[in-house]
Amino acid sequence: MVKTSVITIRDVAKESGFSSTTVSIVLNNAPLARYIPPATKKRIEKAANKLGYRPNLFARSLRSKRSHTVGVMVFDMTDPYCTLILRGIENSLYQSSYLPILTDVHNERGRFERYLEMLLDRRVEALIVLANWLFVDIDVLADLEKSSIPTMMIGRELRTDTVSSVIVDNEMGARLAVEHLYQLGHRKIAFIRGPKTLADRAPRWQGIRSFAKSTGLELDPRLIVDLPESQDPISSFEAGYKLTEELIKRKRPFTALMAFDDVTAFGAIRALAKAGLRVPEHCSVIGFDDVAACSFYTPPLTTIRQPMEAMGAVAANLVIEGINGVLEKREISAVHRKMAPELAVRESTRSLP
Amino acid sequence: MVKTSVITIRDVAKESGFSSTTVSIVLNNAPLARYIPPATKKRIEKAANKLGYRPNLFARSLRSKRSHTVGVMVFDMTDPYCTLILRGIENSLYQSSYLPILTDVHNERGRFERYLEMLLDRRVEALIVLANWLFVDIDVLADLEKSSIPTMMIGRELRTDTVSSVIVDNEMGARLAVEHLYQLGHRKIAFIRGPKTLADRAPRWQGIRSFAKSTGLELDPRLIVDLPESQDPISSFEAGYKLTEELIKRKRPFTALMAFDDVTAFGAIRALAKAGLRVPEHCSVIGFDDVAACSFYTPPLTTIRQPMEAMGAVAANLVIEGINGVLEKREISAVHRKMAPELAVRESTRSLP
DNA sequence: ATTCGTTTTAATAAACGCTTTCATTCAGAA
DNA sequence: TTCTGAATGAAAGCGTTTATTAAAACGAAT
Repeated sequence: MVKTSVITIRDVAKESGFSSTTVSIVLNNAPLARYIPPATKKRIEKAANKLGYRPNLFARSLRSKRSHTVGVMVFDMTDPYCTLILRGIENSLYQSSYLPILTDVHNERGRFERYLEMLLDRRVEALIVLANWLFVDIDVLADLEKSSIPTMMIGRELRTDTVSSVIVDNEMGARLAVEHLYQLGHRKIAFIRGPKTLADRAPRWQGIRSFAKSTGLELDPRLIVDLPESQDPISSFEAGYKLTEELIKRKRPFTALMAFDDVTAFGAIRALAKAGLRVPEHCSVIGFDDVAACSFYTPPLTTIRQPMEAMGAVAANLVIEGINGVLEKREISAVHRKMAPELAVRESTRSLP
Repeated sequence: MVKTSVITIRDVAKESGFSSTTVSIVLNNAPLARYIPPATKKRIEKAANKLGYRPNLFARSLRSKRSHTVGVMVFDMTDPYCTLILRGIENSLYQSSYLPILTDVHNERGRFERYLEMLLDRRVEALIVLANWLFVDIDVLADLEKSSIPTMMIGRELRTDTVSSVIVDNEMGARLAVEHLYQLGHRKIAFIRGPKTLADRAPRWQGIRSFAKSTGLELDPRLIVDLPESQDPISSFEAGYKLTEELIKRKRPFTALMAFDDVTAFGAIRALAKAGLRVPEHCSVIGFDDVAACSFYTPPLTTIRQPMEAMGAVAANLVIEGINGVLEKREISAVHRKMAPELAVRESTRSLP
């Protein structure tokens, strides 16, 4: 009479002739396992294999208070900026046998709160928040700080010692971009800056200004425009298009344009094309981020590459380290990592004749 | 003396003056709750709120054998085709308070198996597999069939009665595409078909052939090329580029080109541009899928839109229905849904002069 | 040979926090 | 007096992990 139901540790105990205590110790390779003679281990393992034993994770978690799960919150999944970061996170978690629970906040505060609650209820052992295109909302941070598990924010610079962060070095990135244009001989450069509410805007502009100051490059206010606030990142395409049209209308000639991000740059290119201006023949364009579409755009977009996959990986690894720290009762403080971007030269920029 | 540790159901019981049985019944609104007078309910709820009681889901799951979790497996997360589908899935799950565990198989068999095991160990209540760009691997299906939970495959036509499926009507989509080109007056149309190993290829080609037959459109074999097999979807850009170069080299004139998917179309446009051919002035190009980049491409790409978000939503809803079916011990058989694509006309196609 | 401390080896039993079966009480109806 | 239904509680698990305990085994010391 074969017991048809699911195999428990007791079945393995019975089959192997040991108690469930011993089985547990052996199968988990717990500290006490060093007292268990190899012969016993063999027998237990064989029994477990024979029966196809799979521990019930609910029971395990209930007892051990661990979920082996990490909560991942994305503010807008449709942002092309997300995918590679998610891949980086996923890959690192996989190495350590953690599983991600993915939530998409849709940029809605209510959703954020509900999801945060759900994740904490499930005892995720850490939290990774992908704060792309996040309209400033200081409460979010406050909510996160309450949660007493290792928490990581990607894409938002923080000063707290409770929540860690990984960001790209925006200032450096922006400097690389202008520098590239400058070295190609461009002096009349138009800028589409980010929306005022977006945290990335300030450091990027700072990078541009400091470069301009150090080289004497003139920043003509009539060639500077700002993206409007908006909920979703895709809309920056439209905005880039409109703003570029406006720049053209102003009749202040420019030979290069630096956009706040790639999608904005795509909008700009469209507007330029509409106005009969070819890229890069009549105007060079540079973006920021290096989303996947850049390399297959026509022309391929020169841009500043954020090391997105690496950022995701670093975030996940730091958070795992945090988990281990908590387990070993080490006092862990937040880490703030700023990662270097790099210039990806493609065909949307060229030197002045 | 405040008990500082975590609040359990017993604490609520004590606080409210009832037993944990009653508390459980009330808080879960179990069937027996109809015998509990409103006054009692009030008191229990008040106590729970006061203490900030959050049920321990491990314990709950252990007892009730439910995880309120759905496993989502993506074969390649970096495929731009994924994002909207994921959003659709996420949104439907959210409505029903399920949480997705996302795994990215990286198109590797080993990873697939490992992840499947991990998900089943966690007792996900259903499985959604996003089989985008999946090189044919019949075993995958076999593995899935073993898993006795509602399982859904998106993007792969199936005939089994154990695994459900949601796909776009590829034949119809392809027909819409040629029809569009045909109506614009194109007769010399080049085709880049999908790789032989990809399931979508056959029905799409079938759609083209049946349209051709019904209208007398000639399909010139010298204008037909095939994408090579490849592991990752992004590489079809390169392939589209190369194949289009080759088509041009053959000197068989064509006025329109239909690509297997959008990314291939982007490659084709690049090749045409390189050869001095403007799109759509010299050659119309149409894609398939309608990934996000289409609308901000220059020119915006005319394509066949897969209702991706809807497909994700349908998949999730069907799977939830499956879960409910299992709970109610109804006999549930697999569902196969074929969804209608639609033509998205943009600027990469135009009528012959 | 006996005692005594250690070290191995293993089992008993107590949680973990919940759901749920079963039992019980108390009114009022039959 | 028995029965029915409303209202609640006691206690049994769910399948693990983990003290705690216990029995051997082994030397060394008495």
